[in-house]
Amino acid sequence: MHNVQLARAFAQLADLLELAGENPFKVRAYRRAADLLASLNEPAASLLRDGRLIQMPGIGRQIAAKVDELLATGRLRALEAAAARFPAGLLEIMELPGVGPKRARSLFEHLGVSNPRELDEAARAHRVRAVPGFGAKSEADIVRNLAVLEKRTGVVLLSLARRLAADYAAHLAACPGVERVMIAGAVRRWEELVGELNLVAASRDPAGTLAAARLHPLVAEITGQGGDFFRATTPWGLTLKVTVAADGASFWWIILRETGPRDHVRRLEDLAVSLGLEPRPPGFSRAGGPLPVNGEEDLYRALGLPYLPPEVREDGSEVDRALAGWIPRLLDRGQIRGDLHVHSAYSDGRNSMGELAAAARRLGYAYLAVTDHSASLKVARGLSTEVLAAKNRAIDEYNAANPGLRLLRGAEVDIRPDGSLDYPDEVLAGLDVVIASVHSRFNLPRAQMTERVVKAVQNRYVHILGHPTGRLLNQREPYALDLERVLAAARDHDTWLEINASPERLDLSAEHVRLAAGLGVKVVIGTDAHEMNNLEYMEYGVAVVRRAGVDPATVVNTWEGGELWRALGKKR
DNA sequence: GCCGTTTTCGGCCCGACTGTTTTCAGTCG
Repeated sequence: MHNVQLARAFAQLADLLELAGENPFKVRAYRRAADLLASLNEPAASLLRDGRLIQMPGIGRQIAAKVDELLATGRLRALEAAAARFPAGLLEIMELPGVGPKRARSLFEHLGVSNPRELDEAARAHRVRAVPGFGAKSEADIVRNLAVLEKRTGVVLLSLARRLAADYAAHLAACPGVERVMIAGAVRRWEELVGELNLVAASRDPAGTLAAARLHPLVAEITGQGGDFFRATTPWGLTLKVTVAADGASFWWIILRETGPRDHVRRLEDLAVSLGLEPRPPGFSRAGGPLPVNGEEDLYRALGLPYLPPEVREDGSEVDRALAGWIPRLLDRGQIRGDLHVHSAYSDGRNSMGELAAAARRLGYAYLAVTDHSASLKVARGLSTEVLAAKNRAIDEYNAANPGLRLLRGAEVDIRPDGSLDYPDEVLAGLDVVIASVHSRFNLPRAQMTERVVKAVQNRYVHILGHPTGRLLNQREPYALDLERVLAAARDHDTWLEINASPERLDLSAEHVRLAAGLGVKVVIGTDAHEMNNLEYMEYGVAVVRRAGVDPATVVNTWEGGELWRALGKKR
């Protein structure tokens, strides 16, 4: 059993116990364990075996024993017992905004609704407003939010999809006859949300491979199949498609097709026909026979195109741009010189600054901005000005003693509803990097929210606008905001916009990055890491920039130290 | 359920917002 599955079991256990009214701290302990398991970068099984798992923060004897039970038996009795008390559909109802464990349970007990569909019926029949604590407003909210919930079923965050795909790829690679495996589809294109895992194998024994490939916990129910593929539902809501290439030469053709998206492939096929080529496996053929194919590059070359990496494949218009001379020069992970948005244990991060710095060194970074929350964000243990001053001194001491990597004195400062910042100017002036972010009052009217954010962008002490639209993928819509006005203000005041690389945000999006770059606004990738493993989110931010197709020089953290210090200092 | 130089029990993230109420419970960040 893989870490994501372990994490899911604990998260479900936490949800169910919450529903049962269990001690909230116990619930949180399980939730923390789920988060930890999901963030491990080695198998929990090996950590458990050599005793390191139980040493991790938040893992005690009980949780370690439950991990052991899951790994040994594939089951968790505590979870089964909790699941027997409440229908699974109640957990989906709890995902509705404004509906938590208490209200979900109340709906179940008063109306007998046990899943979103039944709740929808009850709400439309105005039976919800009769339940104590509910009224006409919440009834209407439920109907509206159920529609949103419906829309997002079957789609998961890219980060989860990548883990599931990697786990499944390992299984597929071990199936009989398999010579190589590649992940295609939306995961390969780094789409923010993924509805289908798409894997391709080259095999000497296609039938044997397809038969064995089904024997995996990810395969719930087969919903379609043909001679060289099957499609299945998974326990995670998204679908799985596995295609097998019977001969090695066709592998790249199938990879291209399965990577998609459909419109891009169609445009390539149309182009081939217009060039007198016939698009068919293993690639493109002319009268004399097929053109040689030893990789995807050859397929593009046959059409007179530069290689178009998966991230830029869209609706086909990129093919025309390439025909007109565009050659994608995309940001590369190796160009990133540092991370400008990280939380330490001073606020709500898990690791000390020393641990974060060591992790940044391992990534080869030249700088790392430690940007803990400001005072008013109590939930995240925001720093008082006194603690911030002490932290700044600790950073100076670190830098004096440790050449090579420079820690930057930073803060992620709350933008108050009136657009003012949560630290006084003299405190902001003492920082190397100031990120300004909205963390409260998300529901301001559009004009007011725009005013608020523009004011922050215009503030002479602000370098970066953090997670500019505030969206949480699959969870929360962006706040009402006139982004074009914000971008114009950013351009006028030389304020940078963040690409928050946390997989649940990816904010700015690729489209917005393109818009920003077009206006001459610089962007910064920040991982918003709350623990050192999350520094790896940088690759998600890089993918956003690649999908936007903008010049790497637009991205501030490709700059070398000296250039960055100068730019940061100019703001004072 | 976890944790510990305020340590083996009793804390654990806390305040604002919302819609429902007539004074507050539940949810959320």
